[in-house]
Amino acid sequence: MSNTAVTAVTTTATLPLATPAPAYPTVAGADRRARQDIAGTLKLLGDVLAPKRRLVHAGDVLYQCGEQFGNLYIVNTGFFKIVSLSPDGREQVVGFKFRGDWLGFDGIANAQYTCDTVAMDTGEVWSVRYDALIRACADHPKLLTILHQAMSRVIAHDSDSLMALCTLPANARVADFLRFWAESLTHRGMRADQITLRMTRAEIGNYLGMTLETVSRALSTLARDKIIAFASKGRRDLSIPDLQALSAFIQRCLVPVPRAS
Amino acid sequence: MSNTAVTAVTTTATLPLATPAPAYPTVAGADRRARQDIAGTLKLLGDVLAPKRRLVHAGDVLYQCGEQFGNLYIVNTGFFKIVSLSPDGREQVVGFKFRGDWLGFDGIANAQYTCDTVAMDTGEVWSVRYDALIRACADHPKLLTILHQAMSRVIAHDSDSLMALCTLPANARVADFLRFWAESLTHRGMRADQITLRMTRAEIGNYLGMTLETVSRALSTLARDKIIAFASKGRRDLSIPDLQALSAFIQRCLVPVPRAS
DNA sequence: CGTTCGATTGAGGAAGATCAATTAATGTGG
DNA sequence: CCACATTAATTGATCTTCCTCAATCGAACG
Repeated sequence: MSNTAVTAVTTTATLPLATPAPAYPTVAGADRRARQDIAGTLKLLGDVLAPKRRLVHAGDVLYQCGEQFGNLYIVNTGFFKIVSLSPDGREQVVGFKFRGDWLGFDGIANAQYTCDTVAMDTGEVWSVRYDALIRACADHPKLLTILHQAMSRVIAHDSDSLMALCTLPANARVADFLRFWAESLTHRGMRADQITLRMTRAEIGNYLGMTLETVSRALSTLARDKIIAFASKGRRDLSIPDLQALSAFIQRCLVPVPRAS
Repeated sequence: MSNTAVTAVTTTATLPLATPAPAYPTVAGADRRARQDIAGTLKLLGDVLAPKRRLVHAGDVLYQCGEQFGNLYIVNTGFFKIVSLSPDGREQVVGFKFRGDWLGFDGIANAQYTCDTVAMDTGEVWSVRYDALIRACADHPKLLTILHQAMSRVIAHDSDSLMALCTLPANARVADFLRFWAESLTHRGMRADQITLRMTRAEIGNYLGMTLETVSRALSTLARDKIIAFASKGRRDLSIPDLQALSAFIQRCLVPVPRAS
């Protein structure tokens, strides 16, 4: 029920992709986001730019707020959180990133990064000098297309986040977070029915604008309703048997009174 | 009190600008955002691309969600709201745009726009074909820099919005909205002490994740505290005598208990 | 095996939403 | 130009959601 755009329904991107996109199964709740060919993008980047590969471990800081901008990063493996800090000390998780995501766009505007980026797991990022990337784009127009699509995707997703934050109650926001997560995994060709939350309830809550207790309660509710199931040991691993059901749950949150006759 | 970044304090952008930025006065609460030379940007665009100039009136829809992407727009004059629509009918104002702002970035990723853009006033936008712009960038590297800075600025601002939404109470959020507004005007070389809200309380509330009643109450509180003042007739025109006081108000909202001895 | 950190769950309170009434501004037709 | 209709804004009273505070439990780790 909660899928596709309002007017047009063409889901095939018409802009050129690095390589032909493989035929993904059309998942329930699939949105307007296009399939990105991450492997192709990484290959092109690797061939053209010889990016510096950097291994990171949980807790490593890739770059910090205020640091001079120079590199963009592409996540090959691993998992990152982006944290924004206000002058008065407030902390805000503004994103979670993984395979195929770009890091550092925020730094271009003012020649310094405006966020901290922290690894939450062992992984590998590729770093490219921004100026080198731009030079390379002259010879490889596809690179520029990829870059712009990546930036555009961030901008479009930020709008979606704002919508979720402003229009969904807490339970639905957590559900929507999981839904987006699962969809992202699918788009990247990873398993989406079995996911491991690499972040704490506090981090999820911060990102979603609620307390950790509310996140916990929402997850408990979802588990009670059989929308999700926690794996045997630990509550960081969960399975989503049916994405449709997850979307339905979100919709149900929006109509508090089920219109009892 | 609420200014500059955490670590580094260099506010001068090191990336090349279209033309030398004029020396703006350092306003209280000035943030990490760089000065943009809007006049210079518009001149360059006009010279290089001969953009199509389009006159709009209040209510005109510049482009719609789902429409095929092709153009980027730059606001010359006037005022726009960006509205995102969810499949189930929720509506979310995701931004307000004016002179110097770019429109349509969200459309690049998937070759279709993901938002509606609606004029709220008479104005003029310049439209450029995205592919033509990219071609022109080959000869005019400055153009690409300007484009990337504009996209980056959107991304950085989205983070700031998320932070405000998640960490500030309603009153402070409204105050922060006004502060950002005034700052934007200053950066564009316009008067910031006397501003006209071109949108309704409902639109502000939607954008800030609260009801119109809460917006109204927040503005009343700000007026009672002499942080703002409504112009003689109508409650759409207001003046901000002291931006410092506005920032201080936001801070005060964050420390509910003034630590009485 | 105890310590620590993260997660869960419950009880009470507060910020903001909802509902409702009133007032102010804007527009319209006579 | 005025009466009337319409839309936006204000303000108050109540109600709901979610936050805060607190206790308990489970897992991981030294």
